[in-house]
Amino acid sequence: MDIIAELRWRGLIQQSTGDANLQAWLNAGSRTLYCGFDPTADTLHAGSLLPLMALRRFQRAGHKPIALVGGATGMIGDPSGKSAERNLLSVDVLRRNVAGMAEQMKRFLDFDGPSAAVLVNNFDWMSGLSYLDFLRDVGKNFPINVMLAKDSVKSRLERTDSGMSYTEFSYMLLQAYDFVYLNEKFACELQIGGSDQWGNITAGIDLGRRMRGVQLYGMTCPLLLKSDGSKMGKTESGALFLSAERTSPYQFYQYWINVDDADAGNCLRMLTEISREEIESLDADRASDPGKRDSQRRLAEELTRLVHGDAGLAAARRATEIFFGAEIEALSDAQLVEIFADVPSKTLSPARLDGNGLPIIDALVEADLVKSKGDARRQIQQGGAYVNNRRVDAIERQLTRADLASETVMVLRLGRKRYALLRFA
RNA sequence: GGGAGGUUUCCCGAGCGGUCAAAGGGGACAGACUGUAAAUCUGUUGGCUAUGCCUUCACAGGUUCGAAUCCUGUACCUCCCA
Repeated sequence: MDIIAELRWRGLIQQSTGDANLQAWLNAGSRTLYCGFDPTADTLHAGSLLPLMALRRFQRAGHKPIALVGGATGMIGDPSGKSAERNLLSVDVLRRNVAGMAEQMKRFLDFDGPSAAVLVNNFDWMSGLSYLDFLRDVGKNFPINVMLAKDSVKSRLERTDSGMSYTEFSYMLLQAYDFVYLNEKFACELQIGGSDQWGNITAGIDLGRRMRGVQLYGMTCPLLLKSDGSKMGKTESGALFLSAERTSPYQFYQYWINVDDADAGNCLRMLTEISREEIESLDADRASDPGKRDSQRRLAEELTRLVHGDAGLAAARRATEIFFGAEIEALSDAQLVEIFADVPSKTLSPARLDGNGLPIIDALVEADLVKSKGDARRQIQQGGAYVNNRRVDAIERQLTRADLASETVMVLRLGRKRYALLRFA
């Protein structure tokens, strides 16, 4: 399989060194490549998906991927694409982040077999390096004028409102050294990354030539942007994470189901391994009958299965059916709690359902779906409140045991998709 | 140091001494439409024990029957002259 041709039709190549050479070189045998990931959180996020999938594609094409987590570089902070100096992360936080991310990478790469992937942490070789040795062996090979010409540095120096510390300025030396180290240790010859990594990658290539006289290669992927220019993978509440604790399988699935028509094709190409034939057929379907949203459904399925497994996908689908389905009744507590795992819940005394029952207005306030009783009143009057997916038609409505969807749980909903559970136990 | 102006409800911004919980816009929320979309249209957007009551217009005082609106002081911001 010609990996470059594959990457090209998927639109995954932004820039690469020695285009013609690279293709022949990759097709000539099994090569080792690496991609670095910043340990800025204890989990990977949607933005990491694209380079991670790229590593996976290379692996499937018979090459050996190295996933590097930047335990050392994360202590410094990559200035690329940042408009201001970053806050330093503490060592403890970094250690936890590195461990969390490493665990998730196992889902994407195969660590056994002839093209077994390797997971490394640059803290392992950076931490022992002495400052003097580093300056003599590495720093000597970096002409300041070249460093100043890098976009990541230039743009920051041009800004009058924020400068750049020596620490961040030095960042590219560290990443460059990573490349050379991996070359020495694992015969790694190619580095890939997001387009903002171009400067760091070429710095590594230069260093390899100067220090060891080796020919290294680099390639960058475009950033995955939405048609309106904003970044893919951002939600109202922050980033879309790959850990089920931070972003549940249901939320993850929903994000991709809701992708704009205009962005669906790009996502399918860049993030999934769906074949060219199928993607082109989905493109055609989307153009002729956008309402079916087959592309989004396929995208969500594919990515949810990859990130959360078959069980995660099944849970996400089950929750989707209920959330966007008909009335909720005759379910068990266990079923409801599992399906609504994401939804905030509140436990109240069962006694509140006795007598006249619990006024719907109070129930909405208790569930934190509204911020005041006045707000609750307005929502009900406008037809925006639901109990067990059945619209509440009167503000005087009293909830009793008859309104329980299962033994002890009641499902409240506000608007199209804001849910909350009330448990009476 | 001298002078001018500003500080309004989530944001911007209007606001005659009474009819101001405060125009208008944005945002947000809900409804209709729809594809769990976009666009559009409609409604809502301080709280409550609710035909009324309470708390809000930088902060503290004062004038007045009555103040977001007038006066005094304090804080912060902007601008002009040194």
